[in-house]
Amino acid sequence: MGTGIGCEHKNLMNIELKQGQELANQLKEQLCSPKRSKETCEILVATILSSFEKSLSILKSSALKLQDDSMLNSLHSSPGDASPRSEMPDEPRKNVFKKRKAMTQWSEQVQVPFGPGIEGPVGDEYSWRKYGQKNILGATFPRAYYRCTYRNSQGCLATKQVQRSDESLSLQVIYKGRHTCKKGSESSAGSASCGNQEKRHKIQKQNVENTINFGTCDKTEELGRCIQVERMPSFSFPSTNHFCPEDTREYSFIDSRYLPSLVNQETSECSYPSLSPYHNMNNFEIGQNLGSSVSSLAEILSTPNSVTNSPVCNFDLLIDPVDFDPNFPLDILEFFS
DNA sequence: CGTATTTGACCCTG
DNA sequence: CAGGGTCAAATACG
Repeated sequence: MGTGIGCEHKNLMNIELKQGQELANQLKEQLCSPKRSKETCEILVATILSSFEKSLSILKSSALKLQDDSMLNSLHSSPGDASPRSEMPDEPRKNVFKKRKAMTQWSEQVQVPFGPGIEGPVGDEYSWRKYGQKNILGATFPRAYYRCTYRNSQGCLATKQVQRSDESLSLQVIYKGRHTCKKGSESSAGSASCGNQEKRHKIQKQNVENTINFGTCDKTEELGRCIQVERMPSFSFPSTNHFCPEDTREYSFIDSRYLPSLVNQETSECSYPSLSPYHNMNNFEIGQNLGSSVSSLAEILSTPNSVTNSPVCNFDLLIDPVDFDPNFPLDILEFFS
């Protein structure tokens, strides 16, 4: 199973690093150019940082994959039985927690667009309902808990956690469990609450507002950080199913970031730009538009919402939703060879 | 009025 | 016992 992983990560690393290198060269040219623009430089810097950040994430996830490969195998061979206790159907809550433990088995790291006006991961066509929020130790921002809107009507057990990163203005989304609900246009069967598009749009809209409030600037102290920023074009990996055969997958969507906005906001409240042209695109479409080559600077600058990052790629990363460890073992650098 | 969100309490895990 | 995940009553919203 793991033989192709290294290759995929290696390719990803190469792409990211080459992109970073090329962008750095472009930045250098900009700096030497008499008609350089500060905005261009800022965008380049942000994009370069993005490449490095993704590279580091790939590195880490690769290492974790290697570390936990044996554990994964054991999980695959003996599904269930995650919680030896609470087998008795005493109380409903016990079953809930049994599921909780069983679900934290898989993760996938994906770049997601996040920012003003974006409802968490773009292309997340599912409807989510917030069921909790917790302050996490050591985290500036609370973590929000969502479950599938159709949990009751269709028994879909998919959940996700959304948390903003303290430093990089990034958004981390962890998906747990796989959707078993019928979504989108095919949702007519058996769903009591998702019959028409209009209603689902309402739900999505509310999810948008909720995510924004949670993630950015519902508190005044955050206003200064969230205004005058603009969503960084990003990409995401399609959440294909072929590498996660179980229902207990956990996806970790890590990192998207903002760029300094080119638009000044006069007001003290978050005034978000309109949804991007690819608001209606799913992740895969975004990725497909990328191609495998590095985006040119001209394209980046001419299309603020264009995707500037890596080509789409499926990789079954096993990564915990934790910050990158600076002491991460670098023997994995053999990937670069 | 139905549905979604908020939020404090509860429960499980390490 | 602390921290994290979930529940469920209260509240908000359309």
